[in-house]
Amino acid sequence: MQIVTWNVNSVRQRLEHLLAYLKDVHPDVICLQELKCVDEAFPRAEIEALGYNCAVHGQKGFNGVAILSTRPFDVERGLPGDESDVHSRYIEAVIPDEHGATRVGCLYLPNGNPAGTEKYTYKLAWMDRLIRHAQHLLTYEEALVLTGDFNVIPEPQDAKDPSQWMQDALFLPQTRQKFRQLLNLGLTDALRAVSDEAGLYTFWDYQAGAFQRNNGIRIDHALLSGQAADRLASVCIDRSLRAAEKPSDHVPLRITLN
DNA sequence: ATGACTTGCGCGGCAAGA
Repeated sequence: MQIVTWNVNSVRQRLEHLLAYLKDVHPDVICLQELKCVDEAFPRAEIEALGYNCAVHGQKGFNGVAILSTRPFDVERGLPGDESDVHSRYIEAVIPDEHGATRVGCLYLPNGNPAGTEKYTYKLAWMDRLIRHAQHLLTYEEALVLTGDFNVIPEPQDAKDPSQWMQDALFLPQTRQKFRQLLNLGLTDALRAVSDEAGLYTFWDYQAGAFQRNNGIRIDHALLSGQAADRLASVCIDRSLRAAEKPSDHVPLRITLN
């Protein structure tokens, strides 16, 4: 079973790339972030024509997440814990498979910049809610994959130039501490389960030739419960997509579970 | 030292991203 996460930075701008990816790779499940459109504007027909079921949690202008799956599934929209939060940043699916089911949480964690503002407060509060929700989901003792754009650089080796990120909401000690809290619930960072290499990134800024200089960061992640980690066969960053015409600034992260 | 892209909204430059 292949499960992908990809921040597409506007699903309508990236539709041709997305359709080509679905045709080429044909993942069982793909989690999308930064749709930047409302549900009604999501290109559902084109995606369904390739054999995918779509669950969309959109928002006008920014944010927006979706889960696409070849198999039909049950879905929940929104991250529990704050009724007043109107950002569309979380959607969750239970996908039946040969092991019973795999639960997939697709998330777009707030950026949080600039630090020292209400934006950073919101990020930390959102991370606390994610920790609480993960804690709850882990009590089910089933295969769980929490995947998406975490906007967290976990360790110095996850950035080409860590010194450039010291004051950034993606790399501040409090941000990394909360990410470790999440891992310490018993989740496995899929990429780090298969490789300790430096230089493995999922995002490169559009500016100043960042991709050409491999000036990237690893901020898109897949975190696995024990039941999912036991089935982990491989992890791949599809970095060639960053070299396409009009690319997203993120590339897909793809895991395979037996 | 600074600015450097891209997108949505909507038609003029911002906000937001990371």
